[in-house]
Amino acid sequence: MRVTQEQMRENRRRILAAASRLYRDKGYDAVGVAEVMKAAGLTHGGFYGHFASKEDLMAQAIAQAATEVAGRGGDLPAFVATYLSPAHRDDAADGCPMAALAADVRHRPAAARAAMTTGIRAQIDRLTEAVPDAADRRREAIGTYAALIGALILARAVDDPALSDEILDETRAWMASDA
Amino acid sequence: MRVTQEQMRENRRRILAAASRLYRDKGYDAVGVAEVMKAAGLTHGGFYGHFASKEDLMAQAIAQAATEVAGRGGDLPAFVATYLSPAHRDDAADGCPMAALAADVRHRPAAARAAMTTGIRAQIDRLTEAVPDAADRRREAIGTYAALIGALILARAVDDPALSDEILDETRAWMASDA
DNA sequence: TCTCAAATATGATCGCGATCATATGAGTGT
DNA sequence: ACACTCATATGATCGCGATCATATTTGAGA
Repeated sequence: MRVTQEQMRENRRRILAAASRLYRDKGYDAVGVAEVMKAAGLTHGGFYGHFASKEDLMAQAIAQAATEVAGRGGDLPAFVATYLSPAHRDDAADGCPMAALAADVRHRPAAARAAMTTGIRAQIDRLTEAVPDAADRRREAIGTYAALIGALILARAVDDPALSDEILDETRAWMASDA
Repeated sequence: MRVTQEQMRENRRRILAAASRLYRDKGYDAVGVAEVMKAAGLTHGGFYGHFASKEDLMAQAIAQAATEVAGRGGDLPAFVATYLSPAHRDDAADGCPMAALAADVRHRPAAARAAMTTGIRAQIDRLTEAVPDAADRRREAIGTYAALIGALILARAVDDPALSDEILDETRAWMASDA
């Protein structure tokens, strides 16, 4: 059953969006091609009409996710508060793709790492602009970004809710105190 | 071919050590039971005499790795410098198990998460003792730990060596400047 | 309208890896 | 020494998932 060219582009978008969400939620290895296609409302067969391989899909999914999230970050304190919120911790599927996938991309082929690098660089640049300070803005941005991602990953790894909350709250307070 | 009880305990240790290294280096999913056993100098068959499942192995490997690394952290500035060094970034197999596996453990069963939680808690406690400041020592420790892990993960994810070095260096400088 | 090619669906294939079954042979207690 | 148990080795099994082959239907261009 052939579909409109626009429908096909829409399908491709759906696949990417579904993959991006599923990868962030469950991890790259835990998500199969069939599951992604099903989540996109299609069957597994047509996958290779859109992507060369599963790894190709991941690279493009990262690239897209990095672009999507790119909009955030205007007001720095608000961004930090949102980033380190329990809501963000508990909803990885719609959350920061770097926090969810940066550690994993180390084991993926070059294309995925390149997409991740682009996203990280863009986020650092965006944070740099959001930092009020004039001197050492970029340094502040990089340190802040590292602390954000580290805290979110730790808060998600821990199985004790109290400790998890503490990591989020204390990291936020720590960043606010100095600077 | 039966072996000495001590030999068996030694084999078990070898398996755990090999698994810990391999998981940190290549990721949990990328490492099979056979590969672990081979790295330990054994064949795949005897695996289930030592562990109930691959997941059981991971949980115990994390627990052991967390204990091993527990010794580090006496002098805080030195620890930070070592942690954020290119050498640590480039040798994940012998590096911090949290930086390598914390993001992954989110997708693993309860036992693995529990072991990770214990390790994280221990590390936070250790850092708390290493912080000179009297007030807000724990806060400082948590924020520092988050920044360390986040920076290492970012530095490992990026495929541009210059950016990777910059992340390590600037995060270190950032942490030194305030505090 | 009439082809024709393209997009998707259905249904193999194929290898890999976790787990299990059986064999082997050497520690262990008597 | 002897029987016996246990740790390991060898060799299935079994399911899952990436990838590919074929069929089907319908947009798109003439």
